[in-house]
Amino acid sequence: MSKVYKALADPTRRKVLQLLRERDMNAGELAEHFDFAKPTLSRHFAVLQEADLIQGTKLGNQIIYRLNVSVLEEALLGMLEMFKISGSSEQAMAQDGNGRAL
Amino acid sequence: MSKVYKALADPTRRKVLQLLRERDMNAGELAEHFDFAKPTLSRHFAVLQEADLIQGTKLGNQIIYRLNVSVLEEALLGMLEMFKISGSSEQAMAQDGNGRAL
DNA sequence: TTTGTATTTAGCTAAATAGCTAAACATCAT
DNA sequence: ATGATGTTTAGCTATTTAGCTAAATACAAA
Repeated sequence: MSKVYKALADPTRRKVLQLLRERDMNAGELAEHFDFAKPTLSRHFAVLQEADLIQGTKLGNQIIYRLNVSVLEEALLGMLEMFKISGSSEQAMAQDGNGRAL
Repeated sequence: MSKVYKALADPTRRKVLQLLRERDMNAGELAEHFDFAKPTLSRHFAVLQEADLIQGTKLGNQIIYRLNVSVLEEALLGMLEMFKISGSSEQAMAQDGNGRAL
């Protein structure tokens, strides 16, 4: 699961996720949004796939990448949980005098 | 701001944040929770400080570390925003047929 | 002022990372 | 079969990172 955090630590990969949030795209389309060489981006896609954040499907000539929304969601909400920050729960967050959740 | 993501990518540093969520601690106390050499941890504290996630205050002999709750909160909620995942907003998330937020 | 305690800085090594180019692979079109 | 297109793999380099030990710094206590 730590792979997810590592994957999210890179700005290029975060941008890839943002792009895929809007619609599925193939590697080439994604690459158009960056100034890096194709193999560099290919590696980024692989990292995201290893973290299960995206999923690639071969379609003829190309590979369509799709965002794995649930995994991303769970990762981020899990992070909120980990630090006991409100976010996922409806009830107002109880706090002590130092701004810490109880 | 990307320093925050990098800082969060390391499991040791995440554990430090979790420990500090409960109470302020000095470097030595924190170090007791890990098997690494002191200088290694000192470096981790520095990374967290550079990301403004924690703040160290010299108190006589020692340095008391304190979690910067607001920065951590904003970082995580900002991440949810970035990917347009519910979390911070009250209204239920609208979704299309593919599980994507609209 | 000397000794002890807490922490960091300096300097090293090994491993991981992000970038590149060139080459390979797979599929489509001719 | 040949060539064109889309994508990855192989292999390289430079940078960053996490770990270590030893030494330096800062303060407290005696």
